[in-house]
Amino acid sequence: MKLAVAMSGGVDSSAAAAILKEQGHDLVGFTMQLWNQRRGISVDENGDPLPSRCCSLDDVYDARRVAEELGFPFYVLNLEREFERDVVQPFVESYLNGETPIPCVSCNSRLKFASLDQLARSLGCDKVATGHYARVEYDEASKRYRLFRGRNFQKDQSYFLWELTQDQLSRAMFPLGEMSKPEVREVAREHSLAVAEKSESQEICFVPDGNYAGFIDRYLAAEDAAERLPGAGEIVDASGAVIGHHAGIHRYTIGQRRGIGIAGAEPLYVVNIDAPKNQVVVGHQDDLLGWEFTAAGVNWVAFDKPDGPVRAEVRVRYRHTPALATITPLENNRVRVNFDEPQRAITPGQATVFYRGDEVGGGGWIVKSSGGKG
RNA sequence: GUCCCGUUCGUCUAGUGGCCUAGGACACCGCCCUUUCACGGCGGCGACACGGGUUCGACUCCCGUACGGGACG
Repeated sequence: MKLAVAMSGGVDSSAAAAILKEQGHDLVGFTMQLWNQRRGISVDENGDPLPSRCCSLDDVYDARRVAEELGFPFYVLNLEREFERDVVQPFVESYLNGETPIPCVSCNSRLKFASLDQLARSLGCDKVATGHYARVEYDEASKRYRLFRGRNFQKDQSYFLWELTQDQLSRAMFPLGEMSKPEVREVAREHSLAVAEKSESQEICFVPDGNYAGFIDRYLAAEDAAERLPGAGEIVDASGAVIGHHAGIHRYTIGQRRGIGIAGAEPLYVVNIDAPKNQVVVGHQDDLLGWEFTAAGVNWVAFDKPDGPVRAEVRVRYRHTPALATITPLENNRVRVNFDEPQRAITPGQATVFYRGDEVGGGGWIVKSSGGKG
């Protein structure tokens, strides 16, 4: 089979390529150029470009080198325009609205398995392979492509793939789905890949230093929209009493503890972010528990939209332990999720994924939550 | 402007002569964890208001100096 391999220059996608090569597939490697660091947005305090994960010259170099080592053609795809439109802008808007975005989901559904796949198609590739720890299989009985968690639950990345459609899943291949991280690294070593000992990626790829607030500052400035930057505001408690001040709501997410700067008998956590009032509401651990929330933009993976409520294990964040809940379909691709037991820090902007065992039933975007048992 | 009380890490405090090279919580910083943001785990920074005494020995006792509460002025 002729396959496109999305290569980040990291260990995982490199090992995935090695495995597919070993299986005898005809490969074409692609690295997506997603963000131009020379725009002066992803820079350090000296204005120098930060070392990045996805788009740095070093990583492109590594990916190219692996392709050479394994012996298959390699291309760099410039998807900066698409990435900014489909990932970066929504990311910034989300923060301005007091939400907490997770850009990796749409990077998969709108870049890797969309723009990249489109080009791969034009080059005659049958599928697109990535280094995700997840599994996909075609089920004859239901005539559907089913998505599963990676066999190794510790590294499972199915959470980031819930938005893939049946068509996209039909073109997806995850060679690492059955493997553990040590096994993957061992594969890289066996093939003497230069990236075998490379460290794990971290942070948002276009904000490599983790200072996403600084990124937003610079992005808005570069867009000539500095006036949209969230300004200083009040930190209030549940009663509305002002107990401190913050330097912009985009610096906070629900459930966050560090960075509030208020000393007390017990640690304080961000309980809510009120964008219209420019306020950060804080409280104690118990105040973070929520029984339910609404999700929008729901994508059902395991089956078509159900007629009535379904039971599933639901995640509200990556690495959140799935919790039993009842999911009730609503109008406009929305659902209501009611947990059996309250969950911590359900946060608008984050993704929710529904599991049935190790299978992904579907997912959506969290749009609002409430603490009451409604 | 007479007489009382109080003054410990950034914050809230433990401490009643040797167990204090001053303990804790929260905050802050760092590391780990992690293809989001967080949570979490581990570690770190950090104080006896000041000056004299008394004691073998003072954060702890005494005396003053500097700032905070009490119906003569």
